[in-house]
Amino acid sequence: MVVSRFAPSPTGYLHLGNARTAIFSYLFARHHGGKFILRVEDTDRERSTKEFEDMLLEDLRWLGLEWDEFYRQSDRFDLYRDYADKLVESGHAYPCFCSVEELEEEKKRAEERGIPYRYSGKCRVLNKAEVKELKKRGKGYALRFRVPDGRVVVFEDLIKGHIAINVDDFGDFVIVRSDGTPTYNFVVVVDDALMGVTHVIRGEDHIPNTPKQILIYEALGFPLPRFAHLPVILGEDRSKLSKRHGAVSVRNYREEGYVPEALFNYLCLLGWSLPEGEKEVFSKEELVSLFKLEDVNSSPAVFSKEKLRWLNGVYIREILPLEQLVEDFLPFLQSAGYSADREYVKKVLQKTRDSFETLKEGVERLKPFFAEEVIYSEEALQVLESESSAMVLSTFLQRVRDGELSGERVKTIAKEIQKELGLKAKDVWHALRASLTGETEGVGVDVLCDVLPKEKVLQRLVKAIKLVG
RNA sequence: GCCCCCAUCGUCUAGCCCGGUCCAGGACACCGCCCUUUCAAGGCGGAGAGCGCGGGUUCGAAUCCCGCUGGGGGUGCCA
Repeated sequence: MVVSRFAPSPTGYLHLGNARTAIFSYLFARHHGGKFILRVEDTDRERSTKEFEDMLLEDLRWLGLEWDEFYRQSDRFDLYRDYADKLVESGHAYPCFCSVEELEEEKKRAEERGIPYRYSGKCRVLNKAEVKELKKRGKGYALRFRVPDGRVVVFEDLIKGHIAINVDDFGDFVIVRSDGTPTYNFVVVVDDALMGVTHVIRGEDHIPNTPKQILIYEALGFPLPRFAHLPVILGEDRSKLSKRHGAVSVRNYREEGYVPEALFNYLCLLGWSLPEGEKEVFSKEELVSLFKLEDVNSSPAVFSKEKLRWLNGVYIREILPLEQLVEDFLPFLQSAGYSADREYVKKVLQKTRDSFETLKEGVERLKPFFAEEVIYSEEALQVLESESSAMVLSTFLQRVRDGELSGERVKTIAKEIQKELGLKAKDVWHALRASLTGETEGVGVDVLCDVLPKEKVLQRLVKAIKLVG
């Protein structure tokens, strides 16, 4: 069975790049009817927090990712200790008594001489007696993995292809810190092996780590998984997408009014496409059945907020079921300070969903449907003060007073007024819009009248007439 | 510095493995027109890459080979 995983560290909000990695890993597992594991990598006790972990899970759920198993590395420290002991016993790892200061000194010297730094291996040659003595003196120590000399580790990456790295490029690396906590390169192997992960799908920034991990797999006698390294996501300036590019977390986009289905879909478009390359709008179900690692591009992609925005618009106007759109929209309406019952919102959105691209923008545009009072803009006031406006409004008010109010009827009346007063259609509509919305642009007046309660329409007309009369 | 990865319209990409059907297809953004009560949305059309550069191989290369350049990533007792 195929088993893949997503292994984030809870040190911040879910980053778009990580979200995409999670999505690809998820799609891969689902496509093969396999298992998808979520594993929180919090071995760095300094930087990991429970708050970030909670938000991470929430964002992942919001995106629509469900996992079959959940693990937290800080719950598994005892387990890692056992495997670390094994490595020491088999001679694959050894205690290193060098202090952080000493190592920094080593590093600085290497830099000064312009030679690439790698750990000197000072403690590598300590004999048993020396180790015992140092331990007895209570000297703290880390555990380092003994990297064999001159070995070239080769693996076939599912996305990048053939990769060969000479392990001489790095020195013996730490697998257990002097405070007893294990490090990433070590636990990732123990966990992936024990959890039966068959496909390690992650960002390409992990390529340099892969040979280290392969060495550990071998030392522990674990079978190797397949590796698939995804290209990174870039910002407009073609450097790795980061905070300085603006909004880069899933949370940011959620708060700006993007719907999860659109973000999910868009993230997939960054580095993946069908061989035909034409279709771009996919449901999650389609993605599950169509996604193949072999169709993942090996070159990095620049994140385009513009295109995400467009796709979000597609979901809002034509893909999401109306009920769900209402559900998604309600919180935005509320936090903007408006209250309206669900049925009303549903009626509004049914007629206006094709006119905005984010939920936040929708609230802004749909204000006339929800606001208690109309606030006139500078431009709207000008329109109201134009010579025909007062006449248009009072005539309209008279005609509309009795009977049902509907978009159709408003259109008919507008046409009558236009003829009778010898005006252009524009003049009539502009006056109506200014009085009913307080703006010179935005939602259609007929659409507004179709849904807005009649007494509010009348009320707004009266207010405008008073103002100009 | 050293190691690794990448390179098709401004951007996301198709095509590359199996060379000709590609004077390179689609999408976003852009421009124009149409629709129209405004702004959007929508419809139609347009401009935009000769495939990073230089060598090969071949009757023929975006597609195969080599070199270069450029960009990105890594180089932690972070993940």
